[in-house]
Amino acid sequence: MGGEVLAAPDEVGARICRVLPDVTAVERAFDYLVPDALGPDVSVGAIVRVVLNGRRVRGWVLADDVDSDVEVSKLRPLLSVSSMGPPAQVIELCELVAHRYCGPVAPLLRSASPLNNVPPGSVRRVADPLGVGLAGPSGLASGLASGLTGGLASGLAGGLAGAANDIDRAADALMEQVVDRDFAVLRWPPRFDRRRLVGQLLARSGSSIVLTADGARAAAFAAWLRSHGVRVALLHSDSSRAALTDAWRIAAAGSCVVVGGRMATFAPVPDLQCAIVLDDADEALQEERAPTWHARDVVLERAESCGARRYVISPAPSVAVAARVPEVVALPLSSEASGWPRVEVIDLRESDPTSGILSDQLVDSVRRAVDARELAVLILNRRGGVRLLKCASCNALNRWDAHGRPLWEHDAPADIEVKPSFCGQCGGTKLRLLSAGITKVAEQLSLRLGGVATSVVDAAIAEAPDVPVLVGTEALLHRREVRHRRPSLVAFIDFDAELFAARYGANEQALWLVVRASHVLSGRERGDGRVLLQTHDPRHEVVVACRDGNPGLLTETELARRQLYELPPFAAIAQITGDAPAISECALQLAAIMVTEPALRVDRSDNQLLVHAPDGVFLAGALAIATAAARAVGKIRVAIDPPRI
DNA sequence: CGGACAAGCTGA
DNA sequence: CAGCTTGTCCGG
Repeated sequence: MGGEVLAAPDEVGARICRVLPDVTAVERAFDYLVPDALGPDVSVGAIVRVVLNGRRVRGWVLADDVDSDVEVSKLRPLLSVSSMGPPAQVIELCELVAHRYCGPVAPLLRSASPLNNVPPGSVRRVADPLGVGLAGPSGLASGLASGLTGGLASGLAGGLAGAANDIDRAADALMEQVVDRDFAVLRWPPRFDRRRLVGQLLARSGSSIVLTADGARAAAFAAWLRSHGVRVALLHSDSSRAALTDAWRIAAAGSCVVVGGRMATFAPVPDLQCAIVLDDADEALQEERAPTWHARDVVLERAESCGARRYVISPAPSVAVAARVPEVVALPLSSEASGWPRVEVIDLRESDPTSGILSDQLVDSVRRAVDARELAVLILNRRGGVRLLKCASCNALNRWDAHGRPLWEHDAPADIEVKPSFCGQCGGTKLRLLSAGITKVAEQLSLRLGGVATSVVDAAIAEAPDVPVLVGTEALLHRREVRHRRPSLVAFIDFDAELFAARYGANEQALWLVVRASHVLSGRERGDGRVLLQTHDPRHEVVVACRDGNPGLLTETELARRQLYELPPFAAIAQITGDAPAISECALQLAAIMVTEPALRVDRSDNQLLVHAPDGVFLAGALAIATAAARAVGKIRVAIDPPRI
């Protein structure tokens, strides 16, 4: 502040930068002197070492050439520049996201930074090899074919040049509808190869980010692009540190395609021209820890702010994203339907009440799959209060309720919170958690199939055994072994549990389960694999949408419902949990804000606040004030738009 | 987070 | 009152 005029001669020109230490609970930036020797390496985003309160810590340069409130004589110099970090635009993005989701910046900066140090100046901007690869102004297909030169020529050009079949032609038709738009949402059925569609929408010069929560599919898509000579940075948390660091360097050099999960959002590409979000309804795109940012929203915002094109491609785009466009671009209905798996609906109201949770029809289908030596996968999500603990030594099942009360000790006090730690039968201390539902299903099924090997797979089991029938939660659909074996049948035992789950996104997530199932099914044609839904409500719109391969049915009604009940995306919701004093303080602060801002609504239930606001920006503003005061009193955690409320 | 320092408790 | 634990504050 006026430093140029008042500063003593020796202070003139002292370069000061602002550093956020990578230390949990220090959510403040501090000013440091930039020594001349480090000058060339210091820029916004650089990862530096500094002395903080006597300790040497890592930190990010958040701002350079700042005027400090602190006397220059009290400032300490940077010790060193240890690595390149996120570029300035990404730093800015991280700060915006931290504010919007009301959480610390450091976790975001961490996922935006290379895992191993990348020496400053060691990444050279790439001129434009990918740009050549995917180049060609607007006449895409021809541009792709003719624009390719050098080592890239054979690859993507040959693969993408001419439409070889119906699916290719469908992809091209869809692509042509959106190629001139800077933002479009496309519905593309789950059993149609979408690589061509995605490939054609990638930027023809500069970099693209392709976001997908599914690690296996991300790796496969990356491999496909590489095989066509495209520079690819695979930024997925499944990869090793070294691989992630390499990918980071490739991204930082620009002119590439970044493929990955949440962390791809903050890829250090300096020349973003296109962002494509695949399967945006996948819950894994939202971070569970604070700040609970949603990668789809953040990457779209990033792309928009730098003028890059934005596409969302999914078999069933979320209503959150559908609400943002005038129309969701899709194939003609019959064509779209042919890209969905065969979905058989079993009406449980008509099934024999004595046959329990497994209808005769389902058992028959499983038997047929087993007879044909194909894998059948049965999905039952564990929900509800009672769980089972299976003793590792005697196999006895120990029950306990939602309060952790062992059910074999009926006189135990009701408020006991400790899980039973030993077996009620043999006293063994190794207890494995099982879902009551899954175990029962496996037992019943094995019995009714006349002893066919049926295996329960849960998180405790490292690798699913090679048996004809697997029973487990939806996590089974993500397992490598299961995908590798390509089941011909995926059955949802209790689809009603998904349809009527206590969360506002239940419809969307139930539909998404069927999409996931179709991703693991064998074959490529509609008739090849089958999905079975057992339900008491066969007319439910989600069931109908799945059966008819017409997810568009759901979008309009779901949008109307969300609007009516003021749910996201028509409102922003924050769930605030924490200790009692902090929650009370937060409630007080919010009440004060509500006096002038009646659009804010707060519901309190014991140690939780639910804050409703018309939009995310508004909510963030209110929360910034309220949580600052609350954090002075105690600990709180804020979740923005939590899936369960 | 982790060090510094202050206030509170204990034992001889 | 030394010697220890526990709590609060703060960092450039």
